[in-house]
Amino acid sequence: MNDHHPTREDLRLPDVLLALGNPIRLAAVKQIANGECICSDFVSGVSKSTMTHHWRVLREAGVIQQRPEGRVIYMSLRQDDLEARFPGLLSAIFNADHAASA
Amino acid sequence: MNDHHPTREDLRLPDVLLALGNPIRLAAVKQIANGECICSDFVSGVSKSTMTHHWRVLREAGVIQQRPEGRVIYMSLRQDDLEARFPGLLSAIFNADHAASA
DNA sequence: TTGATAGTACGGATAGAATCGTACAATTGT
DNA sequence: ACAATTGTACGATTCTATCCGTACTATCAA
Repeated sequence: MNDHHPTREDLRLPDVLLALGNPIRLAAVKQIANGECICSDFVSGVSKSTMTHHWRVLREAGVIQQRPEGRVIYMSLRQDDLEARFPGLLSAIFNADHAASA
Repeated sequence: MNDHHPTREDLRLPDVLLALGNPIRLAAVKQIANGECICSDFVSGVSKSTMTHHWRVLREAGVIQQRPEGRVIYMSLRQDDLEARFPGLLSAIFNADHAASA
């Protein structure tokens, strides 16, 4: 596994927004925000290899952290780093009104 | 001019994040947030026709409003609509720490 | 009416994103 | 040792984004 994670100082707002600007990745991040999980916990409708791609985008943008353990990879939100660099961003995204967002 | 603007209810978070997840568009939106302006107020380094493309992406995501007047187009942020649907999102984005974001 | 200005529309080039299937690697259980 | 599980890596395909130049429209000013 390619395990490059950017440092907190290297987080870039456009990269983070771009990473979250995809419905599959946004849903994945919301699920991770509800508690650490492994890849296969997330049901997306796309193939395993496609999800590997999305996990990489999220990791390289600094949104999630991947921690391999045995044969699974635990994923968690980099909440502290994101909050430090972009205060209020995550909560705004998670609190967004979805009544009309189909 | 194609002047389609989505209604408030039709705003979609992934579309908004995707629109803002581009350095040129993010910079443009920041400038518009400092006060209504016209296309040519924004200096980006890309051509006029490329900026037309970026304005369209922002308009269709519901981030900005375009109001033609004479031969110019005034652009403003759809702050109320965005705040209603995604409370705190814009301020989080505008308050982001840029100390280390090159 | 002629020319300058502000911007769009369109076609095309290039680059990047999303997706899949197959093949592979590492770990775990039998 | 073998098979099952969990995920990555790679190559191919398709779709979308970014970007440009050129041509065009509409407005305004002389």
